[in-house]
Amino acid sequence: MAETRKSTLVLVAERAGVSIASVSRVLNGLPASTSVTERVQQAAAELGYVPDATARSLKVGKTEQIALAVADVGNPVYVAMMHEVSRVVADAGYRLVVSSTGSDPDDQITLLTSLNRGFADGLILSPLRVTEALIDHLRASRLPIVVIGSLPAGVDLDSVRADSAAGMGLAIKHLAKQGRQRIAFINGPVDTVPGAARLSGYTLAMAKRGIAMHGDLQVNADDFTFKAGLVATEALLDQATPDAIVCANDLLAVAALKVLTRRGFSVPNDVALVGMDDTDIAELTTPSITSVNLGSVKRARTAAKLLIRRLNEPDAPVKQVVIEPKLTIRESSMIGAAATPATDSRSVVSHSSGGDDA
Amino acid sequence: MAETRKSTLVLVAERAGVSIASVSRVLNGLPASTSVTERVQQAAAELGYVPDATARSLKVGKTEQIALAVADVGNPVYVAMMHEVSRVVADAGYRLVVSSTGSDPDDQITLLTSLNRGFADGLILSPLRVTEALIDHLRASRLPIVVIGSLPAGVDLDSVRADSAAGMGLAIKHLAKQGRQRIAFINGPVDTVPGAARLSGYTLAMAKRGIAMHGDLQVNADDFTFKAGLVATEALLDQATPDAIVCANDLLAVAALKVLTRRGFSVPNDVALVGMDDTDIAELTTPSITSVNLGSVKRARTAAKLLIRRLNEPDAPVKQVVIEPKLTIRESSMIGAAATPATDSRSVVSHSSGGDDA
DNA sequence: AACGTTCTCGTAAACGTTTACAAGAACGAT
DNA sequence: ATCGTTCTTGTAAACGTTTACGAGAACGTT
Repeated sequence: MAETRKSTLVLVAERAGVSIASVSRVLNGLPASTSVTERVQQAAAELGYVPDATARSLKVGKTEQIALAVADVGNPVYVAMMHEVSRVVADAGYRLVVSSTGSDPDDQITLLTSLNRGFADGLILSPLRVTEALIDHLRASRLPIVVIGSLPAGVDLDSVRADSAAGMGLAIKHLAKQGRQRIAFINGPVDTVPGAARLSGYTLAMAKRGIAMHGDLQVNADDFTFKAGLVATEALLDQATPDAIVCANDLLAVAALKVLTRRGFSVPNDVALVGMDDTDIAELTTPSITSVNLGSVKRARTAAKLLIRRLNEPDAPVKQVVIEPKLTIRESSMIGAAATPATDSRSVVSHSSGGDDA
Repeated sequence: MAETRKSTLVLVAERAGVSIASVSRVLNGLPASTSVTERVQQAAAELGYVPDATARSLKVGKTEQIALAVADVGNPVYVAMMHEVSRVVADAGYRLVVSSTGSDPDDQITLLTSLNRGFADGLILSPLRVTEALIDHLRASRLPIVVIGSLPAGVDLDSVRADSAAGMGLAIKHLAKQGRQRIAFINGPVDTVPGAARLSGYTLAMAKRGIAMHGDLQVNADDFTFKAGLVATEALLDQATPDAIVCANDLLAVAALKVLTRRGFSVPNDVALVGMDDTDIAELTTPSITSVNLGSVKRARTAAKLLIRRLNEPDAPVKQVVIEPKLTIRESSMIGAAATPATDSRSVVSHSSGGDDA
């Protein structure tokens, strides 16, 4: 069927006996006489003609590509987000190019300048740490950018972020209701955007419910990985005996679960466990892990849509969306449901509605 | 520092007082007088000039992009592979565009033809199912393709595949040594490439060790997901009482573990469990799961390198690499190490060496 | 001093499209 | 029949690079 040789507009034009302009028009659905249309379509089909993407890009100034910069592949939440972005973007006719920058802001700046080479029409960026320099570059960027995550006040970029403070609130409330008093917090690095947000959410929620906070009950993992979580949990349990643990991350929570069971604690009876992000791995474990759903896939979807909107109407007003968290309750915090729960029992507690889906 | 306005070669040329050819030469490191070099570099810096990627692509016929088509995002093994490909490819100066085709071969064919539009210089493809039509299109493709996975004999495309039969051998051998007699097998769909390979590996290995095979001991999950694994394991345990289970996949293994513990079986004492792919999730669980390492990241790396090699020397001989499996033994199959193992104990049993790293 | 070689650099063509413009064809209205 | 619209289609320029070619400058050799 299709030819293997590369064919161009002029080849098609010759074969159809028309000008290249006519070929282009027919192929782009612009008005043409039936005779020309037919001949062009046949010629194109016979030659297996496919238009050259780069030439088109050069002429029209659009690449039909969207770039996604994720800080930390390996974290399932980013994988889920990438997956969702990929879908939305593909539906809108764009290709997705992923640049896995490290957590280093400089990496992202490098990416930004190379972005201006015009290999993509827009960028979705989810920075782990945001510096002044990064903000400056974001502002100066020639092409549209949507940020997933919190931005300093006054930065007028399209963005969509989670409300981890409210999410923390949900978790603490859920645990407090069970009478848990010594609620520990395993965080990631506090110099990251999510780390900082979750810490302040924790202190706020604890204060609000009038629960005492001990320094002993807080540890910070070196990063948001499982391995770091193991170390952090060991440290926590060496210095305190919590009756509940909230983790900044599902990976950390899984690590905590592992250490807890290894040390002979019953989850949830001795200590209840709550993770964050509500990724797939939260339901793989035994017991499955209650997790704060920060709307990662919704954030991803919203971000992608926001970017596409801006590509279509560059002068649209800046939009900053906040996705409301939900709590997905699973076995790790359900009293009396230890190891023999009803299959796949999930109850969802909503924090507040009014989500904005761009 | 950098200007926000888009600047072209001619702008730089004007400012430097030279021709655009000279600018191009200086910026590409071709010989030029020091005077010209200096002026051009300064002008370029002042204007914040970054060359346009699409124009360059059009002229030189290279996009500096590599496409990766993964069948099943969501499966951690593909994520790991994508991660690795992304690294290698970035190191070689290419961008990575990911197209998550479904498991449908037609999707992949669509991708192939759109590939010929020239948005990428090459493709890495890991098909779940491979049809005649797909093969035809792969052959007809104008640009280099590397396949991750098995190909029908006689197809001379660069490829790298795992040896799941040998992998199965490792698993069965390991279990047989412990005196396990009723070794069950939870597979994914057998009409997929990995599904078929693993099934034949299982029957072969069982036969080789002279272990009886019962139809009752084999079930096929609807796909390679956790949810399907739950269902399949339930079905298996309803119809048989194995003393060991091998799963075609870590996700399936995690599901099996969940159902086993729910039903009160002790792993590994009552039944030993072995997964496949050796992904991160195998060590998250309690007990952690022994898994056949099919060299996913090595396969990914090799595939990427293979593709880059072919881009550099299009006429290099076709290379088909097989990655040898290893067995990563963890708690789920370590007799007497049930819930209180030494921290992070891992032992690795190699099948055979002689891996070819392209 | 004249010539050949090498270097440097500008002119212009090319990559494969899209699209503004204009020319001609077709058609209806007067 | 003539004129004015409208429709169709070809010519050519443009997008921003890279690069073949050739002209002149600079240099060394005899």
